Amino acid sequence: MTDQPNASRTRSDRSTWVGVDPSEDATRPPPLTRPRIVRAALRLVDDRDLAALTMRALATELKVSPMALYNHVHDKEELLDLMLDLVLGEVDCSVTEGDWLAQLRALVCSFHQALSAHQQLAQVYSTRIRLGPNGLSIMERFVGLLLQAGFSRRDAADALLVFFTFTVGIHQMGSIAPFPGAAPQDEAEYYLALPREQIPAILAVSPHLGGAHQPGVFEYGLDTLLTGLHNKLQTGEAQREDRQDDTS
Amino acid sequence: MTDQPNASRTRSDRSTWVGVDPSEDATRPPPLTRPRIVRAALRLVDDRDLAALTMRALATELKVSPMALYNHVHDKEELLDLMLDLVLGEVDCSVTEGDWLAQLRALVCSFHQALSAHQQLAQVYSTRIRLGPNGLSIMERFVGLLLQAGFSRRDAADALLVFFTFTVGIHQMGSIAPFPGAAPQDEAEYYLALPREQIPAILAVSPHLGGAHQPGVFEYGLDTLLTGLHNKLQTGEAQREDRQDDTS
DNA sequence: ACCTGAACACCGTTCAAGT
DNA sequence: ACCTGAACACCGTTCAAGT
Repeated sequence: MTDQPNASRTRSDRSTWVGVDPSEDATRPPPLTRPRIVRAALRLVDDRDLAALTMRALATELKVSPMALYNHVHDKEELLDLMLDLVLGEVDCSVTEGDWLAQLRALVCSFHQALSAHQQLAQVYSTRIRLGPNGLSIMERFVGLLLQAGFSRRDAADALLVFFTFTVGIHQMGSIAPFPGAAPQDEAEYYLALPREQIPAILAVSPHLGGAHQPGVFEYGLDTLLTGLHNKLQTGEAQREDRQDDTS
Repeated sequence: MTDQPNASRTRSDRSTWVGVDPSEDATRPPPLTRPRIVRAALRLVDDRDLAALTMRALATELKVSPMALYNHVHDKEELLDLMLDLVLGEVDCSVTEGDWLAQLRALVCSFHQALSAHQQLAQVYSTRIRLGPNGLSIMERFVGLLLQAGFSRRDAADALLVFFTFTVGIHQMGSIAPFPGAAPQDEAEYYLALPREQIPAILAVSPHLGGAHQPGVFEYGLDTLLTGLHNKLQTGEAQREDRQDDTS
């Protein structure tokens, strides 16, 4: 279910040709193309780790010399950009049911789900952002909804960054438990430098601190943000227009 | 102003001793200690880059062999943990003026400012989180405020993750402009794969898209989240208690 | 106990050479 | 045009040796 729409195309291509040209059984290497490289990289990250994505490892996965990749991809950076945009292609930007709040929620949820299907990839955003065509489409949809709802251009821009930042952040924090309860014992002296009496609130809450991937966390934050936006619009606070940053 | 409280201690120590022991002029190496390593590492990241923080580079900065560091620090990971906790020591957890909303805002703002003083470091959170004593104190304060305000334990835990995720995310996105307007020209074909007619909203908003570090962005998001929390509490939606995740 | 030099197993990427 | 092998300039970290 997490596969790309055409992830199985090369596979079916091969099966179509099976038996037609018996001179090369299953050892014929499929041609090395940009999409094939990107899909293999994505599979590698999903199956293993973001750290496991190495130009060398990717090359051996594709049964090719490491340098062959550089004929189709300029950089490892560009490869990561392509991977991200491929994933963002799964986001549905065309929900038009309900009011602007419902549509906004649907859009952000779809973005969230696309990232959920490829957990590790969200970490790429932490270093830099490069928006490809699919990323731009999502952004256009988001901003368009806010402008149409009546937010000022300034507020729409800020809200975009806030929602984007939050959603991506949820995935980056995901593999992490902020509470050291499950921490390895030998580091206990470090994490439990504070005596238990000093962290009563944390201890009271600890059974609910399962990390940002826990089922309801994203929805809770999204709901809080949407409620806040709705409130701002109704109280007329959504009209800031120019940024006052030339006073510094 | 971004210095640690005792960042200049070693310096003043040396100036105190100048002339007292003339046998070793300015070439006497100060003893290699854990705090000295952590401060040097932080300085290196602030002055240059997170990528510039290399055990080897740090060692030469301290005029020492790379392996000498491993006598005081187990790992590069542990070094990063120590750096983060040092920075979090600057967060003020003792503001008690105003209602819970004002106190919560003050706490998160202080956290935000501590991270702002060391921009690059926030990226460390993207891979994993290890909370040291200072991190735990902030967390305790945050959760305590919410519980006292009347939120359920479940909601307090989720809100913690949401605010944490958002604030850290703002810094990770910081150096990045999601709008490709300032992108290098030779990659234009990639970023402008969509014709201008298809992204009217983005273009309308583009002068306000300066990246997440822009002055008002964090405040806008924080305000939106706080408004949302306030609303939830008033409408009695802050009472979810158990997590329904065993139905999956 | 603390520091060092040499070495290991990795990286991304360049370059000259092959076809 | 596309692929390859060898090589370069790096990493974090281990290990045996020094003091």
